[in-house]
Amino acid sequence: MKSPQISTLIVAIIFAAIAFFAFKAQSMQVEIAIFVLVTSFVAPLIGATSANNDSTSDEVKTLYVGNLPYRANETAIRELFSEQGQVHSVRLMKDKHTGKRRGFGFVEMSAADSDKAVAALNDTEFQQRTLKVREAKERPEKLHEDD
DNA sequence: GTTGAGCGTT
Repeated sequence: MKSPQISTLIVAIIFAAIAFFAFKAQSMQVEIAIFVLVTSFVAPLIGATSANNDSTSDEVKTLYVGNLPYRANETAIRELFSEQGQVHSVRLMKDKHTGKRRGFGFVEMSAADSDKAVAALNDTEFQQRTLKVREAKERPEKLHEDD
């Protein structure tokens, strides 16, 4: 994982070796072609999954947002918290049966930005309602699907 | 269509 390029190179060499015997080494150009094709196709795949260190590698903390107005949308909450930092995701909890909003949700932000967001948005007015922004509790562990 | 303390689903 630390060396996706080397992994790609190894895979390419293996494919080149297979191509070498498959084509009985009659054509070096074929072998080179396989090598180039493999490196061209595999490199982006590994790079897309491994080299994900762009700007999302920060610590993400989940914020509990309560006392939300029922008419509030996730977009408005996202934009509100986006003013304090990078918002990863916003999830307004809804009733499973009726599907109507329950008036609270969770916002995932970077750790530093989330702390600033809590201090900046807690007990503040949002659409004529006083928001309650707190650090969310840990989620319950994965429920055993079959047991 | 309603209500008002709270901590949750792929």
